Parts: sequence; structure tokens; C-alpha cells
Amino acid sequence: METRIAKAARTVLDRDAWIKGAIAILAEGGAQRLRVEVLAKRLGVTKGSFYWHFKDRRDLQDAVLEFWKDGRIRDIRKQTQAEPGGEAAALLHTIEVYASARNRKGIAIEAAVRDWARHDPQAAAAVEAVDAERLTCACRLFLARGMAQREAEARSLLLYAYVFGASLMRHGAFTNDIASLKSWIADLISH
Amino acid sequence: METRIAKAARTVLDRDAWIKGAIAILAEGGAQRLRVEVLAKRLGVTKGSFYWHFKDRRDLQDAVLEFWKDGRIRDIRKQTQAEPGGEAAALLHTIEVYASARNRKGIAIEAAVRDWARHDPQAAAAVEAVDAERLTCACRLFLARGMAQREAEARSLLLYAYVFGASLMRHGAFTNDIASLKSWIADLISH
DNA sequence: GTGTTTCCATACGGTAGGGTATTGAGTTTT
DNA sequence: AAAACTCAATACCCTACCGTATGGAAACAC
Repeated sequence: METRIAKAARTVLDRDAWIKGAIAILAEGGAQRLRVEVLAKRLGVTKGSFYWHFKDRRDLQDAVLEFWKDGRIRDIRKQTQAEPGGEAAALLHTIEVYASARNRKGIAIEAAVRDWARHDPQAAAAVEAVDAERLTCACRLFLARGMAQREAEARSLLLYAYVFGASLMRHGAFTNDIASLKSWIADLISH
Repeated sequence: METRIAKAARTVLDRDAWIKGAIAILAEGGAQRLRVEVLAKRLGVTKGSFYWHFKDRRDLQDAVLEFWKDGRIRDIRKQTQAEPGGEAAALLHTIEVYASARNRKGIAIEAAVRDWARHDPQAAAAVEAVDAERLTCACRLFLARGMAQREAEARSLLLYAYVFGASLMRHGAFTNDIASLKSWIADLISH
């Protein structure tokens, strides 16, 4: 028989809920804000609970990185499944995904993880795996358009370097028609 | 009369020495490692001294940002003082400065400040000022080569976005001839 | 019902670090 | 030399965390 009266509605979380909360903190405050007491408070519980689900803080961090890595790789593979002839569109779309502002959170996480990677080997490994996958997928699209291997590799590298770099810039200058500049750039990169 | 006997060689620091030490920490550990006790230990004194030179931690942070901003703007102006006809070379040089590994520390500081800017308005302002200066200087070089305003702006933006983005990527893939890819890219950007 | 498992709360000890107050040692000025 | 100034050492207090130990409440198994 169900007890639906919910006398105090005790919050019950699983490992995944903790990881998702951690990702949210990562997006908002970066890796150094990813603290267990802060996360517990956000989830409405105390850290006593945390240590039931995770061995320690490092355990959470590794889980977050794994989660992020898998998600990114899944997304890339989905985005670059272009039907023949649609490669150019797929490339433009890849650029737009990171340029557009409707993906704020994803970009914030990306930046946070990349900064994290500067001092954490695990994070660096995750970034490296994601980068490798992205580069090969983009490269495949360029190659499908009959481009030479070398140029395809170079353009793939340029594409992703540009995309991440652009998200780091604070452009008060050129403020008039950024969108138009960016579309010009996207054309140059994807030919 | 000079006392040169230095019986215990008491460490004597001025504000500038503290700032330079802070920059070193920033390069190695990022903004969140910029702590006064850590910095004091690195300089061989205790934090009791720190609070004589600075009002508080924020005071140091602002000084560091000011120092960085001024240095960057000075460098950009120097690097982009091309004699007529040398604009292309100056642009390639600008790309190389951030691509080459002999500028490790500068790149690390750049990355640290940019990450810092994601959560600190003062840092964001410094980055914005530096970006604006860099973009206008690069744009001037493109324009000097007879390029249209719009294309010059777009290429300037691409140049810097690419340069910073490249420093964020962990490329295990394409590991064979990165240097050659990068020079191909530099050519594409600077035409 | 009575275990048993699952999950959370409470309380505690430990470390790192920011900030202040005070003292004191060199150095410079008078 | 005496006074004044400069800068560092020491000793605090306070907060934010990490991690552990223990107990307790709910859900599930029988």
C-alpha cells in the first residue's frame, strides 16, 4: 500500500541526480566551485548523504568528467551524421551550435572543463578525447566534400579553435554587426 | 654611509615585487590560486607584510589586472607598428607569438585571466580592453593592405579567436604535423 | 509484523585561508 | 643620538570546506 501523505517529503537522490547538480554548479561557477557542501546545499540535503553516493570529492569529479565526455561524444556523432550532400550544412550547424547564445550553459560547461583541464590530468584526458572525436568527425565531413586530407585536417582544427576562442572573447569593439562578421567567418572556414 | 654587511638579509619588498609574484602564481595556478598566504610564502615573508602594501586581497587582484592590461596593450602596439609593406609579416608574427611554445607563461596568464573574467567584472573589463585594442590594431593592418572594412574586421576577429582557441585544445589527434597545419591556417587567416 | 537495506542528519575534527592588531626590527630623517 | 618611518613577524579570530563516525528514518524483503 502506498503512503502518499508525504509527511515531510524526504528528498531521495541517486548518483545521477548528484552528478547533474554538479554539472549545474560547474556551468555557473567553474570547477573550483564544485564543492561537496555547496552541492549538498543546492540539492537540499547535507553532505552526510554525499558520502554515501561517492567515495570522496574526487570520485564526484571523475563522474562529472565521464558524464560530460560521453554526452559530448554522443552529440558530436549525432550532429555529424550528414546525409550525402548535406556536409556543408552540417559544418555550418556545428559552428552555430557553439556560437549561438541559446546554448549558454553548454558553452559555460565547455569553458569550465577546459580551464579545469589546465591543472587536472583527468579533465585534460576528457578534453583530449572529446577534441579528438570532434576533429575526426569534422574532418570526415570535409573529406566527404572531396577535400584533400591535409586541408580537411587544417580546417577542422581551425573550426574548433575558432569556435572555442570566440566564446572567450569580450568584444566591446566591432559591436555593431558581430552576427554578420561571424557568418562571414563561418563561410570562410567551411568554404 | 652604507651598511653593506647584511647581517640577516631581511627580505624587503615593494608593491611591484608583490605584483610580479602574483603574476607568476596566476600563470602557474590560475586566479583561484592567487591567495595572499600562498603568495607571501612564495616571497619568503608572512602575510603580515602583505597587508601593509595592499588593503586586501581584492586590492592585489586589481593591481594585477591593471599590470596585465597595460603590458598587453603596450605589446600589441609595439608588435603592430609595421612599416608599409610589412603588414602581412606583422600579422603572421602576431599569430606565431601565441602559437609558439616559447611564450608558455604569457599564454598561461592569458588563459588564466580569461577564465577569471568569466566570474569577475574587473577581470572582464581588463580582457575587454585588451581585446578591443588587439582587434583594432589587427584590423588596421588588414586595412593597410587594401582590404574592405568588413572583411578586415572579420579576419581580425577570426585571428584572435583562433589563436586563443588553439591554446585551449588538447590535440592528441592530428599529432603528426600540427606545425604544418597551423602554418596552413595562419596563411588562410592572413590571406 | 520483524529485519535489512537505503539514504539522510548531526556532530565532530582537521586544514586552508582572509583579515586584524600588535609588536618589533631596520632604515631614514632631523 | 633620538625620533619617525618602513616593512615584516606573531598571534589571533573567523569562515569555508573535506572527511568520518554514528545514528535514525524510510522503504523493502520476508
